[in-house]
Amino acid sequence: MPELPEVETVRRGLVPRLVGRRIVRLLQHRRDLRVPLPAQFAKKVEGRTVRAIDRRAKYLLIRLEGGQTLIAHLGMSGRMTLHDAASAAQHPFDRHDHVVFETDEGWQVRFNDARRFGLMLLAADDAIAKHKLFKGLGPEPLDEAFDGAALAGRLKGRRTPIKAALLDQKTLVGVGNIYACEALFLAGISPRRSSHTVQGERADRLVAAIKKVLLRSIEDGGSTLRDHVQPGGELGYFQTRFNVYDRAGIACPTRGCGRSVRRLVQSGRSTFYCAHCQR
DNA sequence: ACGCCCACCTGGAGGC
DNA sequence: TGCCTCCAGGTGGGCG
Repeated sequence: MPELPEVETVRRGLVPRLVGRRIVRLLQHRRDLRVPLPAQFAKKVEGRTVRAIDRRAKYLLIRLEGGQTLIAHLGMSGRMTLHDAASAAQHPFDRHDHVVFETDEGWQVRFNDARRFGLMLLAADDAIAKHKLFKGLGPEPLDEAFDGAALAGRLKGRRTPIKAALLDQKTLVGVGNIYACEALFLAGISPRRSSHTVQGERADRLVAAIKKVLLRSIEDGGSTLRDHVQPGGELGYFQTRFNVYDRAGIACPTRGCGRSVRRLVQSGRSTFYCAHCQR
């Protein structure tokens, strides 16, 4: 589920229910996530008020009063669901609702993660920048400063296929398997192209495509937040129309192309692309 | 240093 | 129905 747009949508969905609210109770149904929950986790969080919720890469940063930040990552299968008191009463806990926050307004935020590749931990605010998880992360793709030249500089000298470089969070953050495929399609660049050849105008096109697919998906996520409170209160889940992702064998959407989308495996992940439109 | 492979874990889909 | 295999939107450790 979660690449940058989904994490950003979760963030925006949590803000109105958490920021300025006090967490009165924290339940831990399972502690063995990818990284085990911190010792004394509940004790350290209960009674704290949430100051703000930020995002860095695919991490949520829940800023607590008192100088601590709760770092959350959704992994592959992590979700957040929101329930008011009535909804919570109607929806018994799922077996993968590992962590539950309850606020002073009576709302619940449930962190559900079937595969347990996600994590939650605490760090002092001033330790975040130096934190192991954040060391070496590349630039945020939606920052103004991230342009074709910035990407080209990070690809210089690299022999790995461009698709693999986009998935590498040291190149840039937030792009995962879906948006890597979609951005390369929009830019007309083959996923197999050697990274160091993505320079100049080609890098400009790729950055424009990355920003476009991410922004469009954030917009789609925003409309799910406004339009329907989904049964079960799930945040950040929305189906965008993909051009190529998971569409192997289906016609390439480019007008007049007529070829079908192909699937190949690169560093263990599925890539979807049009061999005719992407060079 | 770099690039690739695998493991981590559970569940859903499809084949037989 | 059941059992098997494959696949899944992320990350980091270990290898050559």
